[in-house]
Amino acid sequence: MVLISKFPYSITETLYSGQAFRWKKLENPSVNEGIVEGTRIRVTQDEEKIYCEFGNSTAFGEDAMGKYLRLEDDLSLIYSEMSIDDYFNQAQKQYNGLHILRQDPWECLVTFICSANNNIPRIKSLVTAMSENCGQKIIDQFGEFHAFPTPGEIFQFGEDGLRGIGLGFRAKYVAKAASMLVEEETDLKYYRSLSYEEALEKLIRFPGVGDKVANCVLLFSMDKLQAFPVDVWIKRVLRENYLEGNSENIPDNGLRVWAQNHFGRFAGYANQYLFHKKRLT
DNA sequence: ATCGAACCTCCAAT
DNA sequence: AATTGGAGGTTCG
Repeated sequence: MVLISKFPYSITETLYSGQAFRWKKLENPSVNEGIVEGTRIRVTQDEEKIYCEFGNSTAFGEDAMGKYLRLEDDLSLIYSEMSIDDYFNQAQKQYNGLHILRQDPWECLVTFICSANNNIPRIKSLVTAMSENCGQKIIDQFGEFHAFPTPGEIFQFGEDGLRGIGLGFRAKYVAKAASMLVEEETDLKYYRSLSYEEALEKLIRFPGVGDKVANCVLLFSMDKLQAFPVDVWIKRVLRENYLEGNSENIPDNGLRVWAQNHFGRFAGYANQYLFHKKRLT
């Protein structure tokens, strides 16, 4: 299946920019394989087109893929609202075509709870372990794989199960989040229809979710492009390039609000570029 | 309200 | 070879 982006799009920068954790390069490194919404997908890209091959035919098809990739985001417009400084301009040129993804909110929540005090390879291995231990096993034309587990499946697997596969102190948080959703019979996708502030407030209620993780979930899965996760890397960028001397004593959510005012309604896009640049330097 | 320490686990660097 | 420090944060005191 072929997708055409009207705007610059870089599949590689997007899939490996630290927002999604179930993508990998195959032996032929131009092929990227990932699992999205229980479907295995292989993606390649040339100058003008994005090629997708699905492991099996499900509800997840062309339309869903376009949404996942956020093909509709007009990067030229987004850049133009922010490219008022040298540092962002540099990042933008370096990673031209990097998009925010629209992921599943539940998977996104769990993976970013797992990101606390962790590094990317370990987050990936935890996501894989959770899937293989309690996610649904699926067979497709390429073989077998495991979908990311539902809240019910995680709930059933339990805190001890999660601890057993290496979640550590995060096991309690993930288990509790799952039980809350099962208990309340809520689908996190519903948060997409809320305002940024409302959804933020609701997300913070989950254990293991503070301002940073909540903003990641809002940005990468809930269509809130003004969300601005403040982590150690972004703090460094802001201090080194955007803020005056004594910014040390500004709390994280203070920095977040400052950045949202500074970068505007697409602040989350600025965040992703600045983060990516800082992380790879 | 604000601030530092503690938290599971895995590894890379002593 | 054993030990320490740190990793995209949050919670608890």
